Formats: sequence, C-alpha cells, structure tokens
Amino acid sequence: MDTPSEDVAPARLRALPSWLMTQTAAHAHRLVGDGLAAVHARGYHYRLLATLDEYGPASQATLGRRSGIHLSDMVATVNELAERHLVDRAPDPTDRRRNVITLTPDGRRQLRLLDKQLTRIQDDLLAPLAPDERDQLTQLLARVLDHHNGRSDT
Amino acid sequence: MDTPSEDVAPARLRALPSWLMTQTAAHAHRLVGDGLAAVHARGYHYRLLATLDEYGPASQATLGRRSGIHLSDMVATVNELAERHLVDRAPDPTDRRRNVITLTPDGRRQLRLLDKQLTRIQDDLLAPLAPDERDQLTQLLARVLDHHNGRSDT
DNA sequence: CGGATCTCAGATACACTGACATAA
DNA sequence: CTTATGTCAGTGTATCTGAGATCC
Repeated sequence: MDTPSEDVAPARLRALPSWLMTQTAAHAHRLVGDGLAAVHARGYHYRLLATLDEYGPASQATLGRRSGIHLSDMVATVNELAERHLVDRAPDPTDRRRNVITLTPDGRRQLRLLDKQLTRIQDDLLAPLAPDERDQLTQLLARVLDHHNGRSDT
Repeated sequence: MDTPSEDVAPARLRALPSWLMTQTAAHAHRLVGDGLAAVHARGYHYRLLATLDEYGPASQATLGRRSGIHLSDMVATVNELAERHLVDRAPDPTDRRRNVITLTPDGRRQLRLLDKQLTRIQDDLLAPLAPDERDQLTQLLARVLDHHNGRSDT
C-alpha cells in the first residue's frame, strides 16, 4: 500500500471520471464478452434480442434507434441471428424498403439463457460493492447516460 | 424528430450495470476523443505524458505497467510523441535492451494544455450530476477498478 | 424531388495476442 | 536457460462515416 514507486496509475488518471469510466467499461466489456462467448453470443446479440422481446417486431432502422446499434452494424447482427434462426427477417408488405425483424421461439429461449448469464456477470463486475452501492452506481450512470442521450433533465 | 418516448432503450438494458458502464464510457470516449483531437492528441498520449510527469523517466515496459497501455501499443505511442518532440527516447546505458523515455519541456507544456482540456470535458460528461454526486460516482468506479486490477479489498 | 431504409466498404480507437531478436 | 525488453504484425469489438441502391 505504501510503496511509493509501485506500478500504479498516476493520481491524475485515478481521479479522472472519464478515465475511470473507460477503464471499468473495459473490464465490463471483457467480462461480458467472455461470458457471452461461452454461450456463443455477443453484446449486440443480447441488445437486439432484448429490444425485440420488450418492444416486439420492428424494422432494422427502428431497432437501431432503440438498441443503440448503428444501422450499418444492424445488418451484420441480424444476419448472424437469422442464420441461427433466433430472429426472422421478412420484407414488410406495407413498405417494401423495410425488413420486419421478429423474435423466434428459439430466440426467446436464447434470450433467457443470456439473461441468466448476464446476471452472473454483474455480480462479478460489482463484487466489491454492497447492494445499495450497486444501486447508487446504477442510478448515477443512468442519469449521465440519459443526459447525453438528450433525454430528461440538465 | 419527435418520437415521443418510443425509441428508448429496453428496461432490461437500462438497469444493467455493465451496459450502463459501456454506454457512458462510449460517450466519455467520444467526448475525450473529440476534445483531444482538437489539440492533436489521443487518449494514449495523455496517459503516457501524465505517467511520465508523475513518475519521471522510465523504460517502455515500466510505462506500460503504470499507464495500462500494452507494450505493443506503447511502441506506436512513443513513436508518435517522439516525432513531435514531446518525449525523448534514448537507449539505457545500464541495460541495452531498454529505452529510457523522458518528458521534454514541450511535452510538459502539451500536458498542461491537455489537463485543461480534460477538465472541461469532465464537466460536460458529468453535467447532470451535483459535485457530491460526481465524487460518489468517482469513488464507486475507483473501487470497482481497484478490485479488477487485483489491488486492495476482496 | 426530398427523405427513409437497407447494404456494403472502410476507418478509427482501444485492448489484446503471438512471434521474434536481443540482451540481462 | 530463463526472463525481460522492445518491435512488428495481426485479431476482435464497438462505434461511426460514406457511398450506393431502393422505395415512400
């Protein structure tokens, strides 16, 4: 603790919120990536499946807005999920520009699996924090996120 | 442009700490990236300059451990900074495997500029939070980070 | 025509892996 | 012989830009 020349990040960085955010996010990203890879999934897959589950079928553009996935990346994500029959891609009869993406029963099953896996991962990620501290952190981050997504307060 | 409250992230995601972390980190990353690009710098540049300023000259391997930059990326980072004479790279006479990286006066000047720029950016990033909430968030994130870096507590 | 949708190609930043030569 | 260092080449993920084609 008191060895001064230890290989620890500079104080300037340790007190910099943007640095703390990107660093903890890197850990979160690694934990989630590994955890989802174990069930043959990626972050985008979960985000898209969860969005479909909560909002129902939608076009790729709408799904992109809801899930925060870029339209360009949406294409590949839907491709990957459709290949494994976790979602269905069908042309929209009312607007031939659009595809309607639908969650399949297999997709719903996979989503439940991913939910469980992610719950475990949150516990690893927030291990050093007490339950009320985890809530605090979640609330604070949510407010920062809402602000930068142009929603609510300021 | 309106889309009342339709296109909002699913509740499942909004309550998921790992997602909140990576999302806020993405905003932080973008703000920092833009802000540093305005003064011709990247995140790695600041991290390396700050590490040199606080710990003094060191080998690339040591700098990597302190700044969290991978040895492989350290090479390119030092190249970029040395090209602009913000750091100096010289062979270590006592260990010919090593380079000793030193902060130059120009580098110190650049660092002060980056410090100011980053202070502004933190303010944008944490705009919706009161000062004591910013501290709370910083503390919580620091504890999570320490835990996953194998330092201190359980 | 403007505007939305989908697709594809590529770029960038960060974190990481593997291989290698050199030197302690 | 083993370990540490520096260099180079390349991987994977997340985000985003730009271009096009199609359709409303």
